[in-house]
Amino acid sequence: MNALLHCISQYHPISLVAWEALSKALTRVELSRNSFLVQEGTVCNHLYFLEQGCLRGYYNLDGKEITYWFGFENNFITSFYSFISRKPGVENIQALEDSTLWGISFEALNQLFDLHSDLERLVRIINEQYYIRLEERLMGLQFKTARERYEQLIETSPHILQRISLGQTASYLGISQETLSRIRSQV
Amino acid sequence: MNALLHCISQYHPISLVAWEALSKALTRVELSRNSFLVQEGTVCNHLYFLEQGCLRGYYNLDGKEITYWFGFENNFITSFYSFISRKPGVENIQALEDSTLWGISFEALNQLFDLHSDLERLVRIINEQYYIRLEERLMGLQFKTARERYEQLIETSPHILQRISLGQTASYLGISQETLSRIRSQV
DNA sequence: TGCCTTTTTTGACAATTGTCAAAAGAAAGG
DNA sequence: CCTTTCTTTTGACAATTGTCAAAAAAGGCA
Repeated sequence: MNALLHCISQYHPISLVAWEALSKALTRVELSRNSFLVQEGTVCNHLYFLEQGCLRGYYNLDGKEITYWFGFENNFITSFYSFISRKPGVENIQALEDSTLWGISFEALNQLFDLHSDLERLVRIINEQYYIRLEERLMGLQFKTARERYEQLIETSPHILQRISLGQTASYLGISQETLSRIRSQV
Repeated sequence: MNALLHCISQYHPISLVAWEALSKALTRVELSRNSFLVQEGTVCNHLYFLEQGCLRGYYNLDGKEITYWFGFENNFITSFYSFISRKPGVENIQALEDSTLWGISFEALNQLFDLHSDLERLVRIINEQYYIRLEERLMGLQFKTARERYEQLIETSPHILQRISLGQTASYLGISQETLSRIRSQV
């Protein structure tokens, strides 16, 4: 759990009591490669911190799996739509490598918010940072060609290229696998 | 300010004292058509609530203006990246109609957070809802054709089609104006 | 009304990208 | 080591979309 504490403190330091209460509410989750953390059609009741490993979020569209994010070490993971709205989501979250996570339930988290306002502040701040990231992602998709998206990925997220298969990277970029393969061979 | 109070209460009701403190911190802003609320290269120091009117956020890419969101009545508006990170942003926010907003400064808002934790909770919840919206937007861009994007816009945001010009709508969808014009004539 | 400006439409063409199918290559497991 | 499975590459072709240029339509204003 040290990784989590360290990660938290980079966003917003919390009091010792808040940390103790939080760590008591956490459950360790081990996930083996290819198994699922969340499946579509269910309500995702937990927020996770990914300590070790790598995950992807995807949904099905016309029979195709569209990967729309990857999670790596020190990322917070959940099916945000489902976790926040308390409704079944369309999203699947799958481990791409054997992974270790820490999870907290929606109820436990909200109880902690009532007791420790610094924890709620922490989460607000993390939310804001994740919002900004998503916005940048959107800007990178909206009006760029396949090649520009790939070059941008090299700059901003080279770790994806190292750890993720070509097909899933292509899906993440919103282009076909064949096109990405061709672009890669031409650079 | 009734519109703001009503809007807030749909996300998370706040105490009367919190509302009184908040309303004291608000400044009314009138913006005439085509004028700017935020310009690129500056730090956006305020969060706004749009009471009346219509705005767009855009950035410049290779000499083109890329519109990436529209704001309408009862939306919260700011240059999120800049407001949150306290750094100059690339974003311009421009009024598309004469508009009325209520603004609060970053400092004032954070002081209120310290005094009224229910206000911070409100903002956390609003952030979460805006995050979900953005995620849906991303999913709609990532792997859809121009026609699918347009049809999706008809379903989810028909008000955009009524109030926004074709060229700006096309930009928002990430397609050229000519293509959107052709799609529209073929449906 | 008439003029000017802005927005939208249309045409022709080129460039980009997707799709389908098959081959080549790499990884996993007995 | 060989077999099986999964991933990546390549080719051919079609469909989609962008770009440039010009015309048409709509809107604003004196």
